[in-house]
Amino acid sequence: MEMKSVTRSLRVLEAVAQHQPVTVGELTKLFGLPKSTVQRTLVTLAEAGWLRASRKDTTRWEIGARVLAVRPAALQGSSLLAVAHEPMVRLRDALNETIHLSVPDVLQSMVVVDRVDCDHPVRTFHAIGDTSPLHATAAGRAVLAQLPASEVDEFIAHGLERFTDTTPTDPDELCAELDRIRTDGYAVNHNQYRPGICAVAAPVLEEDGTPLAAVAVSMPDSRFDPNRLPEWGRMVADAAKEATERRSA
Amino acid sequence: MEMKSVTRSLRVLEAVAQHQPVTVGELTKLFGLPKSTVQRTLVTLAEAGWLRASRKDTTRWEIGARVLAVRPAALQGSSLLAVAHEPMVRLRDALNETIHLSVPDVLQSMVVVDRVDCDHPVRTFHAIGDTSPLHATAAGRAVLAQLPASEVDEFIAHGLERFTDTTPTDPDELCAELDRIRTDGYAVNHNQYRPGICAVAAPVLEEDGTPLAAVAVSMPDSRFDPNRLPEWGRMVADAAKEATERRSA
DNA sequence: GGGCTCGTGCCACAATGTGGAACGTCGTGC
DNA sequence: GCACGACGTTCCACATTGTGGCACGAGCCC
Repeated sequence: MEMKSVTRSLRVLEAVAQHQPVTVGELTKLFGLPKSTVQRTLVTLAEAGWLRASRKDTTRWEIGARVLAVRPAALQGSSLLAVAHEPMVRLRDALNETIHLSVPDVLQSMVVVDRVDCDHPVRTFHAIGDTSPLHATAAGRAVLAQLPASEVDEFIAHGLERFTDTTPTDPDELCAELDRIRTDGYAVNHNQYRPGICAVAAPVLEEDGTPLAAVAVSMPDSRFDPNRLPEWGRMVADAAKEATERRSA
Repeated sequence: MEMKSVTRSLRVLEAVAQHQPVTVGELTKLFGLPKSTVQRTLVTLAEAGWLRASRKDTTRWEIGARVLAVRPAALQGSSLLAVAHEPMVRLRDALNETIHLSVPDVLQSMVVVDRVDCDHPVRTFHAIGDTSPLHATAAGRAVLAQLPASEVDEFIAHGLERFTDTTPTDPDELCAELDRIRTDGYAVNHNQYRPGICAVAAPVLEEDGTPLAAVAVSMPDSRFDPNRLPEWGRMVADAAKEATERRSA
């Protein structure tokens, strides 16, 4: 509730990132704020280098280069994106389903950081930057399963929100599933977050075993075949493992 | 000069990115600001998801995953970073020199977005996020050479700053060099920006021919061999071309 | 050419963020 | 074991800071 202008500026920054390139008017509608306020915010962010006027249309704003100075820190220095992309493309080619790479944020949510699309006319869609809860998705549970029990307990203590009627909201149920993930090497989400969406995921690990990210293949319910699950699980796990290995190379 | 708190918050964000994980005290020393102000800024940034308390030491702050949701337009769409990394690694392996990937920012500077290090005890160092002027570096001129003459003129009109005694500050001289780059396919920087640093670069292009980025190999003066220049130029150009092709695939 | 929309600049007002000072906690050394 | 110092955190009266209504100018469409 503090630093109103700062909070708002950051929201504007995120909005520009999603809609770029964007005009002052579009943002005023989006936020319901006075034009002059939005305008001042944009100019300030631009002066700081985080935003810039678009080259083609100077009344449109887009993200500036300054954010690039901050990105590597968020990715722990290593080029996670670069090393994970290749295995993700191969996985997409093999399965023809959309592949996502997500990183955990403060033990609360997963953030999508990279995506390789499939060419099905009907397919799942998560934008880069989208967040989802740890306990309700395959990627989230793939990460949770690699955390020490104390941190899992801490996360559970915050409560397990229900999203669909199959969301695991019981701590014991969740822990049992995490055990299964550790033995099988992959996590599964069957309509447990967004109805009609299924996913299979595996973790990318740091040298010390800390989960750094998760590779996930997600698809509409209609194309999810439980019989092929072990095979798909193995393939996703292989891709994640390859990313892990390329990272330390 | 406006939005003091916003400007300062962004500076703090950058400082955290550079020094993470960092404490309140370290930042107060760095900025010379009152503890309470820094503290409030950190909490605000954390509430917005841009910062988070370190998991290991909760009094230390680090960059949150949220920043990954904000990507510059240049990196939007197909992942430039991901497709360029592989060719860059091969180039590094072949030449054993540090490879950089940079993108142009608003026709003013190049920003380093990826790096593959070599293992020489003495080597060049540019951090991801670093900027350099377009006319004085190999990467910058590789990009300039692909721009329409009107935009080059516009850039030149802003003035060509001198950095060393070989920096091209004469417009005609620069344009002649751009011609050479177009015919040879690679740009060279021989102590024209930072004394003692040489580089060879080639552009990564968009479908319509707009320069999107540049791949550059940079090395200390002492390891720069003019005789091998055509060979190195061809290799760098090949790597850049491969990135261009993989991008559209 | 008049009316509309959109980006930009201005300025009086008060809501907002400021930073000094006090508090709590941990670790250290006497 | 106690006093001290270093550090992160909280509080609050003050005035500096950002706010947003308004007006201007440019481009566009009827």
